[in-house]
Amino acid sequence: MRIGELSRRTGVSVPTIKFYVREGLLPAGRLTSPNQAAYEETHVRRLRLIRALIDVGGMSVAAVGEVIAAIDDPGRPVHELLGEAAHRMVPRYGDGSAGGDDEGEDAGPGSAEARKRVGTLLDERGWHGYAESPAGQALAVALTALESVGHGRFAEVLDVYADAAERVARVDLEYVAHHVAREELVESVAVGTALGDAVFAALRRLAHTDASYRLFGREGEGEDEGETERAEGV
Amino acid sequence: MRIGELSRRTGVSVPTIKFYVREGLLPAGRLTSPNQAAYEETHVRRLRLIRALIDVGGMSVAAVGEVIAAIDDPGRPVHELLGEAAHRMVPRYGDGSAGGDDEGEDAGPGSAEARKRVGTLLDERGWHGYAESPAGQALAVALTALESVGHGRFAEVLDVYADAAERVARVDLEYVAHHVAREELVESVAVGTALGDAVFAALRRLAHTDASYRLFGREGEGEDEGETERAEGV
DNA sequence: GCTATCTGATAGTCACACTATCTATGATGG
DNA sequence: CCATCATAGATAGTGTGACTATCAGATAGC
Repeated sequence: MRIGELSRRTGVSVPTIKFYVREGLLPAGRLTSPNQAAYEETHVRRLRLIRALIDVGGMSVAAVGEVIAAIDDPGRPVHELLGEAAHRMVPRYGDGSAGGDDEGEDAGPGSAEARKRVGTLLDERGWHGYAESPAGQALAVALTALESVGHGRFAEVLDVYADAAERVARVDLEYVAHHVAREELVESVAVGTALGDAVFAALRRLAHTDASYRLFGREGEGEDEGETERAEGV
Repeated sequence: MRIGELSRRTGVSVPTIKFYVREGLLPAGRLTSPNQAAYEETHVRRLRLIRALIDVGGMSVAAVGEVIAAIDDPGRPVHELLGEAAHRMVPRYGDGSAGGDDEGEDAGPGSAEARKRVGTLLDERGWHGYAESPAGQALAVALTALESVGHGRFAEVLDVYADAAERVARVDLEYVAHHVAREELVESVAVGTALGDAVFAALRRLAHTDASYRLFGREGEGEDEGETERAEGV
């Protein structure tokens, strides 16, 4: 197909497709003449992947580029590829120490306390991994941010989060193992990591709405209705 | 304290603090003379909240502004406030239908199938909420994206995600109910929603690393069959 | 032949999140 | 009470990211 059809099939504008080609996210079409190129189904698929990662996964074009490079890079052991994919997907975080006067000046991002908590968590759960990995650092940074806004005690419920994460990770991997061909593994992990976050975040909000209704729903009842309706679903 | 100290305490530059004041994220200092203003501990706290939401929660300045408006708005029923806070925090999503030729042109974002799945999920779980809420729509969009990249069967494992989300939401609310004064409720929900996502995402990646090691760790050890030759997505 | 579409390239736009600069003033220490 | 520094408030500028717009020339397909 030509670029116009590719654009129609995916909803991505022609200039944007060209932009992705320039950025290396999408392979160029096969030139059939100096100014005509043919695109295949693989381009449709790749383009959908790109849009999914950007729109739903909230990733930057550059981050998508790195993930795609990993996807296209052959001949690395599966487990390393998976690690790589997960690695690229760790979200943005600031300097984490939030500057200021009350942070120790030791190595690594996040407070010493948070980093220690991450270490013990990994130990206690027997998870194979390092506190210094990107994900571990991201966790330390998040915990540090919680401390800094006065919710250090949140760390107490961390185990529930870890349990939940473990369950989810288990089905993720089972899904991948059962439904996905080996060549598609990395792509699936990338998709699953990015979109899984979005899915879980949405579900968590839905569950919050429900839990908050059960816990606080009756309090405000009499005073102003009509509005509760709206806010609720939200 | 004056602005210089506020800056030092929080690690946020003076111009940036002024910028946040202009944007309405931070109340202005109390003027002690035409060109001097005094800032309090509340400003330190607020500034840390802002940075946490931006750096770790990945929120835009504008989104933080909306959350803060909700925090500062008094006299709404608790349960509505919680809904409101969660509302503002639903992450970005694109048009979701990814354009193209294979989407139904019915109402709402996401495919009809995905929206239906969200509806049945809410029903089955007896969650109080609507599929049309922002979170419900975000979920539908994410599921639609999964479909579009060929992972429609992912919806099969959605219940595990929902279970996990339910557990997490339960402790979230318990934490809030036990540790947080009523005036701080909304702030806590905002923080917990944004940072909780980050915490869970990081934990999920750590759990993935572990699970992937257990599942695939031994494979890549000595072999190289060149099977992974060419990644499929191209 | 005629018109729509295409490639490849350069340049431009727009939003966002800051930064920089400037003026007039006031604070502070010796 | 004077020199030096910090400040408020205002306006303008910067850098990045993600596209868009516009061109020139070259087909494609009727």
